Amino acid sequence: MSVRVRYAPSPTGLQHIGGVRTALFNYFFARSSGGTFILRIEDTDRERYDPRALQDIYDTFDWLGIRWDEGPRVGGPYGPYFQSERTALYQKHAEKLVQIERGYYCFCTPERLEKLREEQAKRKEPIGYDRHCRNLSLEEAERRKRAGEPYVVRLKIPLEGTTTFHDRLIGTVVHANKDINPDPVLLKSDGYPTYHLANVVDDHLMQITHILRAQEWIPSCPLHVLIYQAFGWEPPEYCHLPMVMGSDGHKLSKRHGSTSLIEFRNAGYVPEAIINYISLLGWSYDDSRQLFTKEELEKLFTLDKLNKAPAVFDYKKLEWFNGVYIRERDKETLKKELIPFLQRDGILSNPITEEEDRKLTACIPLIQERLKFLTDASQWIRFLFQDLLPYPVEALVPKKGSREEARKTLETLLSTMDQWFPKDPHQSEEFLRTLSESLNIKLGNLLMPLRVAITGSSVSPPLMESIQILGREETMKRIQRAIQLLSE
RNA sequence: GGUCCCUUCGUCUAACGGUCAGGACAGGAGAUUCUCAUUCUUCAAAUAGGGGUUCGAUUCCCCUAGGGACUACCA
Repeated sequence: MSVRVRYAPSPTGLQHIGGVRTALFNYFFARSSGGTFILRIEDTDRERYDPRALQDIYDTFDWLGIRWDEGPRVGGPYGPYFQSERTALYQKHAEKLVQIERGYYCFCTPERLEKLREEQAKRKEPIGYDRHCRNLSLEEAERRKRAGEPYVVRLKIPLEGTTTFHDRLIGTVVHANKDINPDPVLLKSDGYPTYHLANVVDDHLMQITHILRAQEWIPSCPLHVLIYQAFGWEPPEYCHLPMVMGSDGHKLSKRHGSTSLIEFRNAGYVPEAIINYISLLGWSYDDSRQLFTKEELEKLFTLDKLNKAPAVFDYKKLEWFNGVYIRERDKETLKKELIPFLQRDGILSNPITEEEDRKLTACIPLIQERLKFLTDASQWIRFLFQDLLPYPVEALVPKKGSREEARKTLETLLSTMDQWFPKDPHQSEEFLRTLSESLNIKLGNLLMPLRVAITGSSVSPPLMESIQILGREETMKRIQRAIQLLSE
């Protein structure tokens, strides 16, 4: 039987990096085993439903270049792929459970349940439903139902015995039935199913063969198995993925840094880096390989190499991957990716002018290997597109040097400009090297005042190349301004 | 509290029961370099603790400790 796996997000918030990893593992597993990857939208929580979250799911996977074989936008033989469009199906199955006495109607009000919880908390008892309606006769239940009393359908968890499931990673897990959440709700009073029911019904109907999901689902797994058993269905193979944690060992959350995919995207990460890094969180290929493209992972991914310990998310390593993939970019692609960020920072106009485009093209080779994030570009090249921000005069003065010396250096540079300016960067550099020798100062100390005068910073892209892009006139103006500053 | 899961350098991880416990990121030192970055060389850094099983445990078993998840008419 060929592999069928699904990613089943709930459109209640932005796609979390942990969820994205679950999706990726499902996707790679499907691809590497010649199977089918399905996207199913679990929108049964109408209170928390957010249409923007649905759009975010699409945007996230479009950006990552992940396509699903069945699901929204592409359809498929097991649709609809929105659970909100399948409610009749769940209701039918819930009824069935009641009929075969594996489920029951419950008329307990939220108020009663709330009070129950309070009392249990006061008495320090385990919190849980007291199975108040479990033994209601079917006749009475039907009568109250017909009378219009709101109800839910609950699962009858066996009072004794154990429930066992097998996990590809963890092994065999046994739970005592008495420890399972007492009679969880399957069908809510609004007619929508809870996760447990919808998930099981859909996974069965959609013929899902493997469930790869986060380990936080382990505790509710026996409950799911019980539902399969109640229907007389065979559960799929489970594989609970290790969780993604923050540096403090807790579930990765906002206080650790970016967590939603869109944040990473806005912060200048490239999709290749995210995919590569995330894939190595709880999975490895061999003893040394770090770099993988999406296409390679589609071939190489295997469940056997999964790790079961939770993984701490390391932003530093992700940053390294990001730099690696930015450096690997071809210039034209990188330029296109940079433009929106530069526009956002007000460095380029929108749309970009021809002049700006020409300049930017010249900039790319100068900054490419210096970028850790796409957002870094602005700080590197702002001085080529805009007037200098004010900088402290002291920055013009090399360590252990005086203002006077710095001023003289700049004046010399200005007066010899004809000899070094229009030449190609290497010739310019050669000239300046000779000049520095004749002035008996280090090349660095000759260039430092120039660098600050031109770029407004002691850290910049290569100077000679930058000056060429800046142009003769502006270069002169900036040197003159620096001399003036030093004279004041 | 209860149930379940997890445990190799700071972090991600590798190691048919036999390796000087390997790689990567981060960190230190150096080289290259007009600054920064890149690149290169190099150093430091781990099997949670205790018992077994075995000729031999990172690896198998048990206990302890620590960490985490779950305990909703949310997923």
